[in-house]
Amino acid sequence: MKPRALLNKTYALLSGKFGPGNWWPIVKNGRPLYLPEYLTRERTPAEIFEIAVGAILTQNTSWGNVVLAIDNLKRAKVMSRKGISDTPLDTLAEMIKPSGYFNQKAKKLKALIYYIDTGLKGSLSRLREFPPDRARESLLSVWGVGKETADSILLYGLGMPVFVIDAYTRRIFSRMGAVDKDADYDAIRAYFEKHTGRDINLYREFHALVVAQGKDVCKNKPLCDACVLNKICPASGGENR
DNA sequence: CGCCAGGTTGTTG
DNA sequence: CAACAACATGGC
Repeated sequence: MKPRALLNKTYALLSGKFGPGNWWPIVKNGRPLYLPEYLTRERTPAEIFEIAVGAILTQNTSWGNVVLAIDNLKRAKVMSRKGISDTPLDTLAEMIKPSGYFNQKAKKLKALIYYIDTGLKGSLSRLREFPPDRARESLLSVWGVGKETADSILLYGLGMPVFVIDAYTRRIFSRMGAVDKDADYDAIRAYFEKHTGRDINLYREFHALVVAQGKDVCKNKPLCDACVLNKICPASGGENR
């Protein structure tokens, strides 16, 4: 199957099964909120900040654990540039403990704050003053911010057209025969950006669908019988079945 | 109990 | 430059 047809079909099938994801969630009263308005309005500076914090905390970590950590920060009034800045490293680490790797991630959050203060004059919104590729390279200069984290901030926070790739994307689309199983991050990203329309909300929804599919169906041990892609996926017994 | 989460960095051959 | 180790909690 040609790339454009494969991606279009895959999106349609996953969308039909899972529906809208309305990413990136904001945590309120200990629960993540997924609102349709996130796809139709610009994110506030406070939301962009929370997305950046969440993107760091969720590195190799389940979202449920991240919600616990974010809730701790919010209840302590620490979910802000100043809040994290004013909180001692050890205290911060204690607050984000549920998200795992807490010592390392506390340092990453501090590095993010240092970057916002010294490089962005106090707000991630300043990244809007750069073209996407420049904003990306700026974020990547921060210790603890890698490609997926940077791209999540750009796509979901700032509304820039970068496709987010993660471990699920690689697993699903290598099983589909679309990408090489050890293709590098930017090669997979280029594949998606080249063969889909340059549409922010498509990028957002597509990535959310990939995560849902990866979690529920296309697991380490795939549940091909329950998979809506099984007719077009070689791994389920071949294309056409 | 074992496995695995919406990765990134540092070290080693 | 690729492979591998370190980082760590919580849910199923």
